[in-house]
Amino acid sequence: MAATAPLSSRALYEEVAELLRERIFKQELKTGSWIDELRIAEELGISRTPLREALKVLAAEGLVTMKLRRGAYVTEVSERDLAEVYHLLALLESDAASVVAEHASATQIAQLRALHQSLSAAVSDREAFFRINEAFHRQLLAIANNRWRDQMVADLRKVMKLNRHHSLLKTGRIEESLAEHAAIMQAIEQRDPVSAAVRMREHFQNGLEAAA
Amino acid sequence: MAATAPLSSRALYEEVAELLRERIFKQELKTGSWIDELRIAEELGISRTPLREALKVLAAEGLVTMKLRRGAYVTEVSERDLAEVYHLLALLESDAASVVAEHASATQIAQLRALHQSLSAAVSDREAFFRINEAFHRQLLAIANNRWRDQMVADLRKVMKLNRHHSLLKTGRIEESLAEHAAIMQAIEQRDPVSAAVRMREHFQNGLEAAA
DNA sequence: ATTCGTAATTATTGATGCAAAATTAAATTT
DNA sequence: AAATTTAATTTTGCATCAATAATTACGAAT
Repeated sequence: MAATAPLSSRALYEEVAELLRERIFKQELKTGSWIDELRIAEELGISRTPLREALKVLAAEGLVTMKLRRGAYVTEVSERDLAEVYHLLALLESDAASVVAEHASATQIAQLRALHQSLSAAVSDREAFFRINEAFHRQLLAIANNRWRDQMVADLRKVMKLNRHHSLLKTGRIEESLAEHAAIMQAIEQRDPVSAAVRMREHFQNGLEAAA
Repeated sequence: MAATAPLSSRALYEEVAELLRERIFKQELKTGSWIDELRIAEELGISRTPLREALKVLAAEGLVTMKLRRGAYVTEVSERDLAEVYHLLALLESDAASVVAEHASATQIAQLRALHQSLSAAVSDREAFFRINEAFHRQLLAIANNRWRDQMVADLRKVMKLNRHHSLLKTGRIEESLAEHAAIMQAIEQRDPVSAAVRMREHFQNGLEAAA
């Protein structure tokens, strides 16, 4: 036996949607290119029906664009699109930071502090730093506890990943990034929603890498 | 001839999705209820294939929830969900107001002012006031010019409409609402992004009707 | 030689059919 | 009589099939 076969855990169209996302993010399906239903269905050993359903889901997420009677194309994201999406991500996460500063329990803040300390300890390991950084942002959103925002952030992140420069962290910004995180943590621990939002926004503004 | 028949302008699954949205908003498909594929397909005189594709799109929008091997259900939105969605709408529109105050051209601001004056003239006509109010918010978003935000706002508004109390305007708040709009307009004309965002946020906070 | 028109090929879109799974109802046993 | 198990019905989910529309290539005419 090769890989795990969770054939019945999710519907096939969801499995296919997830697989297509991966392929799009890995640029195996190139930006702007046409998606050959027949070819992919054959390759996956499935029929075109669940594939078509998956494509509609991806279209609703903005990853692919359906053209009438022309099929599905991997959405092209311009630099302008990236800037727009990044702006919204900054807005949503800033608001999340604000909400957390105002409403989080002491336990939840302790969780965030623990993550922040792990982050501090990982300055020398770029890989680990990136991973813990992501966990911190995830945890912040989880505490802010707004499932609609979570969905939107998830979708926007997917769009960001369409671009080959999808790292939200510029190289050589580890130290600066950590300092910004410290400022955010401080604002949260001081229960200062406005400051938390401002610090998070600054963090995003600094984190945006140079244009392509 | 009766109505226009744009049968080939959009794909069938999109037509069906739009029709299902209408039925959900009109409570013809009740919140939490199961959606009978066979019945609806027969009723519309179509096959299940485009209907199922439409249901997946609606699921991605959050209007319906797909349960594995159990079919589609109209999403139940709790009071908490409504509050969360409303919070995000306020956030996104506040940011849009801020962007408009900072970047709009004189011509665009003149357009907004014209709409605002129409609004002032419609205080006695509740129906017209509601319509122009919507146009104002639409125009503001259009000027802010961020297609991803537009998409998100559109989706969130759909979710708001799932609730029977979906009017964003409390009865008897016409005058207050107008005054708030005036404050927003003033901030925009003064090119004050921070004030524009704050005024818009206040406008939303006041506009939220009493809980069910 | 270039352009316009027509025909053929190719791929999407919508319909139908079949199998697996879940729920409901009925029957048997304790 | 109640509970558990089994059978039957209902419905999802996937595959195959047919038809429509679009693109491309080829041919003829100007």
